[in-house]
Amino acid sequence: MPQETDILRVTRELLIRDGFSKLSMRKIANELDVTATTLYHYFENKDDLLLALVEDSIRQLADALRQSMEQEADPVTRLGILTDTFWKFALDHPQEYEVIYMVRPEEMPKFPKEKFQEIRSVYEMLAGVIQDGVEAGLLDVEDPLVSAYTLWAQLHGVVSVILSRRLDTRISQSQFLEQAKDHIIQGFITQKTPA
Amino acid sequence: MPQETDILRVTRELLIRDGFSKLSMRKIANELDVTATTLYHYFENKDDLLLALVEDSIRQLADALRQSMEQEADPVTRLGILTDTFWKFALDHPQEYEVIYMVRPEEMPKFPKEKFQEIRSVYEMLAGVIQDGVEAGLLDVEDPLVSAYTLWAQLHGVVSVILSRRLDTRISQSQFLEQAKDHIIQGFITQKTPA
DNA sequence: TTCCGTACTTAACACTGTTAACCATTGCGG
DNA sequence: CCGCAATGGTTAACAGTGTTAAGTACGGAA
Repeated sequence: MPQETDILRVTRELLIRDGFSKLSMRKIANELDVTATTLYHYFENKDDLLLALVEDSIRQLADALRQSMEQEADPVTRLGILTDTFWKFALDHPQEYEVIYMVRPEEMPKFPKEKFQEIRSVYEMLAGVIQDGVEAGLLDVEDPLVSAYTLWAQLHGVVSVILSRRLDTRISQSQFLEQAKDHIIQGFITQKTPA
Repeated sequence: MPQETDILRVTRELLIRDGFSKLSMRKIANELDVTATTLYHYFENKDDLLLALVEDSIRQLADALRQSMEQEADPVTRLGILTDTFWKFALDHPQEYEVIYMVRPEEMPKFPKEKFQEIRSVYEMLAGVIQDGVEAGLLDVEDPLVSAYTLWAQLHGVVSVILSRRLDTRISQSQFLEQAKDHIIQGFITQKTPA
């Protein structure tokens, strides 16, 4: 008698072991010594199951980011910590991260808005850090929430290039990450020459 | 009697019209009034066909970027032009752009290295612009080629967030793009206070 | 004319997601 | 204790997928 959590766990294992394109309802069921039909008593369809997994991954990433914010630090340092945490999570759990962006746009309308609450709260946390930096005169941004989104996009872009194996073999991953972090954070820092 | 180019054209049309998950060899063949088996005389398998499409998309994006560099301008302005061109291409031809990152990592080893020549030359063009900026004292980067990759990653990240519909409904796309452009370019500009 | 490649087809294999219909066990109200 | 409904699973099937082995029809060269 499998639970929803068992199904999700096995699905994630198979995803990590064999990759997305090899994943099938029958294989998940097999792993649980159960018929594929049984899975449909727990999830409406395959998309529904995958979206539950996306949710779970988002929650994990959100937890990691929130936890990294527990220590005290100035806003600029905090941006560095957030960046490191984000990338560490993505690269340590590639399949769990990828699952977040796995769902193709065409299937997105099905995704219920309220499930985005979790990720939205993370954006607001980022915006808070940026806002702090602005008030301290360290950062220069127009709208902290918008900047939180651009920050996330920039962080995701870097991860995406690595995970999709687009990084030139002449370039070391660590150098790439270091330099990207410098550029990204630099982009938020006040440019004005102190009077 | 279809040509390779006909197959690619129809595939792209179907991709744009019905999306990736609905694409099948039989449907492509149908559109050409031909059997699915026929396609296998032109391409080894479905992946092979899709990779040919990726190549084609990359070439188009590369052409657009190269063309945008024909006009004279200072390096910082050029970065802005490149950014605009990149985003315009991606958002005007979403399926053509998406196809570039559509291929899942697990299938990447199959991708022949020499096919990356095209995209590698684009990276070198970006690096050239950055190098010019460094020599003019406008930009501050450690290694221009690495920075070219971080630039691309960030540009892609922004596109990716929009195309995967992850942008908050409270935020306008144009404001997001403007602010992202500011941050990204700012990240490359010399920070040192002029003496 | 015969032969050879080219372009294409038919038929099939082993899969996929999904559903309708059905069985067995459990716990609960009367 | 009996019947009944819910729970958790099953079998069998449908329609669709990528892919391949084998075969056909045709056009041009020896």
